[in-house]
Amino acid sequence: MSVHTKTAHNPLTPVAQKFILHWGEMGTRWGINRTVAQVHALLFVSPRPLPADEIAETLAVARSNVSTSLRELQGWRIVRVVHVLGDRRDYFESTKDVWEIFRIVSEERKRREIDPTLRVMDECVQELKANPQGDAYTRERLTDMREFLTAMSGLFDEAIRMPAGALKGVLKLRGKVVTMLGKKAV
Amino acid sequence: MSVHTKTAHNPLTPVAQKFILHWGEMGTRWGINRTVAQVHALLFVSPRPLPADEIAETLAVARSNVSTSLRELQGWRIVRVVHVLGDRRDYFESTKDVWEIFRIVSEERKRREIDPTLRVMDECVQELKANPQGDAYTRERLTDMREFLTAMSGLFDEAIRMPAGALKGVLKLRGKVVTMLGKKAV
DNA sequence: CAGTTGTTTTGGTAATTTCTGAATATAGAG
DNA sequence: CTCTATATTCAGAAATTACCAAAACAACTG
Repeated sequence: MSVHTKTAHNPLTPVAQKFILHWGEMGTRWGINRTVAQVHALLFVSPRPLPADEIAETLAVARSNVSTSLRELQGWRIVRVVHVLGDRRDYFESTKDVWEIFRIVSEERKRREIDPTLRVMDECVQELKANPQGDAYTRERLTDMREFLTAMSGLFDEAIRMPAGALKGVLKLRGKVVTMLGKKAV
Repeated sequence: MSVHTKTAHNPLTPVAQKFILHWGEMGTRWGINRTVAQVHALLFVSPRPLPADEIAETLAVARSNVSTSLRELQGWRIVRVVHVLGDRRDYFESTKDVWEIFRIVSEERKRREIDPTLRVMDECVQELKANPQGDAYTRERLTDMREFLTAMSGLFDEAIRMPAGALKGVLKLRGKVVTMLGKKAV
């Protein structure tokens, strides 16, 4: 056995590579940094936690870049640090339950993006109410938009509060359920 | 009246400006070009269709930039061309129903991003099935992910097929409904 | 047809974002 | 306390994306 092989060198299988690359591209389309998405993808398919330097080597990116990406992923609460006996390094593992990942990321994006937008919409509508200088039409549109965002926001809150198992159930039930709801709703 | 004022010079109200700027920022966070989002926001709150040059002037961006943005918005089917009698220019108007906008954009993003991802996931799982070279774990994770995306995809399809009115109803019903569904589903 | 008006394309520039390598900080081991 | 392994920060390089102005193109008008 080699003496100092801390970094275990698992060169990606072709399939893992395919997934990780695609996931990275997908990230960029949704406003998520490519490396961040790749690191997440790697941890997601990895059967064991990985240390940062192994991630850097596997993905062929700078160590510092991995550090930043891991920090971001921890901020989203879908990656966390674990430790291995006899190793001082931090190891990282991803949440493995896809429904849970979805739930958490949705919550986080709502908090970071939808909620502030809602606040701006509120301010806009308030200001238009205060001095209605002829732009009744704009006010109407912004009110609509605020109502919409409020509804979406509420829906998210509900979904977020559900345990992941229930969310999974709801989504798998769809088919009849959504149709039925649709009919009821009209 | 001035003789040659084709471009009517409606300098934005402070509120409209606030909304448009915020909408632009929001766009960038979701992988949408800032100008594209701004043009959309402007058309959304405008009580009448606007010609490209007026948009360019109002937003203080290059005419060509507006042209490109309008093209993209038309590709998303939330902006279309209309004509005004006695004016050769194209005028543009946005879909005004927020629920409809959401429905259409969701559909389009699903088609462009979720569906191709689903295809990749399928390929990955197939390839892993074909030669199971020890990465049973990865296969498990990717199968999970595929299942998840399939469920989401199906849900979207359902939602997309609903008339906007029904979608609106469903989302406003939430509260009790989602909770109830949650209980049923567990 | 020649002149106008409006749209699209193109090539280059500017701005932003991402990424790196070096420097710095932190913490355990001896 | 010093030495070493590890982690983070940061300034600038590299890459990407957005943007503009000008040119080419297209369509209408008189």
